[in-house]
Amino acid sequence: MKELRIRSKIWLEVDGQSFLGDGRYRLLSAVQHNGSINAAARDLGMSYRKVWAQLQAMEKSAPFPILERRVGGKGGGASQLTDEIMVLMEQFQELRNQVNKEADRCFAASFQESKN
Amino acid sequence: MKELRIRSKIWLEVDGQSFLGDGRYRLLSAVQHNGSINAAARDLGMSYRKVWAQLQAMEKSAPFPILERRVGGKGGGASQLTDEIMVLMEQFQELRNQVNKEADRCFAASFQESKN
DNA sequence: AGTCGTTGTGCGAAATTTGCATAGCGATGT
DNA sequence: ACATCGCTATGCAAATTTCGCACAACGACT
Repeated sequence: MKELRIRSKIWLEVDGQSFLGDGRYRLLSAVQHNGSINAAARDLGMSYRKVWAQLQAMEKSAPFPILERRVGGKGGGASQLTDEIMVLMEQFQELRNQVNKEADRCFAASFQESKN
Repeated sequence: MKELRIRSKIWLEVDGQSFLGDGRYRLLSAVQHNGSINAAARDLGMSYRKVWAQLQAMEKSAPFPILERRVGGKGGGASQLTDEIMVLMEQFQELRNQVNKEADRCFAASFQESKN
């Protein structure tokens, strides 16, 4: 058996449909870091269209606002995350790390219990 | 905050590419239970083409044979799982349950730490 | 030899994804 | 007062991917 590894992921659902997972986490981080959806898209090497669509889908099922957008004005506009989503992102990141760690631990127990 | 739930999944990778996850697990189970790829596809409500393609992709990256196929003959043919993959599926299922349980536990700790 | 239901596959249709192109916006500077 | 600038938002056609129908090959059993 060569190079067998475990991977894990978690995501949060609202009313049974995906709300916050790894991909959206990256998107939101990029928006937070770059100050606008447009800059985030460039930073991620994705089209604005695509990033916008994903954020749109996210907000549609969100139980609270995700982004504060400003159209026009200085710099043409801007977007930033709401406090609520930033808090949730923090919790999400911690959960992900914990679950990931547990996955690695269980995998090691199952597959390397007999050390050579 | 309404109806926020955690979901988790795990999968096994060989040389960095997905090898066994939830979807393929279901496919393999259906093959095992139905005795042929064709019957499995019907059972799952999927087209034979699609099931076949996924199993094909799986075997391409597999470190050992997955299916024993028989073309022609009694009943037109048949397929069954190898012992190796059945052992791995067993381990996979256990891992999935353990990780899932841990995810639920961590989630509860993070989001319901203050019981009302 | 004929039958039967399976594995395996070519290929066009259908669905989805993608990004270009463009409209509308408004705080700021002139 | 109004021109500017870069951002948000979106229509739409092209590109890509997914999908499944249709059919060939196969071989144990009758």
